[in-house]
Amino acid sequence: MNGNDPTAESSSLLLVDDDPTFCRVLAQALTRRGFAVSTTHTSATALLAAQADPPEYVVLDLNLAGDSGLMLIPELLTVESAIRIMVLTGYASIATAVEAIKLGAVNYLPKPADADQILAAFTVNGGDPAMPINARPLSINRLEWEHIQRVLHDNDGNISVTARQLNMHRRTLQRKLAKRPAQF
Amino acid sequence: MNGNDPTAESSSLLLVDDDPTFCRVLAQALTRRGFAVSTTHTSATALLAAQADPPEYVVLDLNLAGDSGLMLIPELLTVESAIRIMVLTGYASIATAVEAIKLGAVNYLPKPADADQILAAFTVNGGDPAMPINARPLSINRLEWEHIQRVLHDNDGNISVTARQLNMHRRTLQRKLAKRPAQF
DNA sequence: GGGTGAATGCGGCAATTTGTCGCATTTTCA
DNA sequence: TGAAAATGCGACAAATTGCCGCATTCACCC
Repeated sequence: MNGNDPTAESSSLLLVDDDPTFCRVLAQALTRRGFAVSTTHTSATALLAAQADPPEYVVLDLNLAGDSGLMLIPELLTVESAIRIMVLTGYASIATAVEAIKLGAVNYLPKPADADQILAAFTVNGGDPAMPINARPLSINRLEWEHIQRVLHDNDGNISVTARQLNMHRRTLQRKLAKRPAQF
Repeated sequence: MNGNDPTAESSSLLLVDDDPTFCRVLAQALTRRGFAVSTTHTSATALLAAQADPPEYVVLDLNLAGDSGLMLIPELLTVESAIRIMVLTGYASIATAVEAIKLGAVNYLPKPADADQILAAFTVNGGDPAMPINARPLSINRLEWEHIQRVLHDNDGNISVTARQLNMHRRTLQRKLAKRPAQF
């Protein structure tokens, strides 16, 4: 359970990320912390890798917003229900976080997240009693982002319909979506 | 099976919220949609009410409750595991959303959310019997306005503090407030 | 296959909004 | 009463949004 223990056998960890650079950097960091890391860049190959040799942990990066990546979670768990899956995304929102957990992920982190944060998020136990509520309200931008994500999801990712429902210009929605991952 | 059908038996719904005003408004809206709504304002009374007569649904607002609010989820589920619990909060975060789902909530919504959104959030993912599903999402502007009003109220009308919390310029907040002579 | 309507991505430009600074009051509180 | 904070507001620059248009792409149906 602890990758830092040099006497322990390495825990196997499958890293799924379509960005080769980020993938390599993170893989290196995780390897240095004692994990046996393998990487894939697509959902399909990730599933194949898991079927061939089920890992203990999976770090699943959803670079592309949408549920296509999320659906990999139940598929992996079908292969081996003991896999502990961690979702990592640049397009983090409460709605997709809820989705991911319902589908069986053990945690969900917004990017950027470093290796230490990822490992820490693996060790949180369900039912942690001391969970301090963030005493600060969401910023206007954050709230807007959450709302957009939720409505967009309800409309199956249809930008035009979402813009109409939100009473905003389609062009504006496009721009907001494009700009978000860049913004912290 | 449909909350709009007056001949159908009403679904029971327990609303837990420490803000009497918000509680009353939401209770009314849910009643109008065909639910048998009861309300409590504390975790303790909520648990007692559930023990006395387990509802089908719970809407749990943890605006001020802190961690004890989240822990009400497993306590309710211990009483009756079939209760469908929905968490609603003005201080939403991904971390608490993840926690709430792990503890057994069926969904998690940031405030402001109207009755339609809350009901829609109950229906996702879980083979729930039909509910009124006309949910038209709030426009960005209305969402923003309600959020501002809530935070402003929490800060006793202090514009400077509110602007800082909302991560927006005080001048901008002033202008937004000035532009709504009559909300209602 | 061809036709049709909707959705998408994006450049450009005007209109609107927001960020920023400054300053004179007013309010709060010790 | 004195200091710190909050407020209201003008002015101007910076950023965002609304609103075109257009070329593809996609889904669906005849």
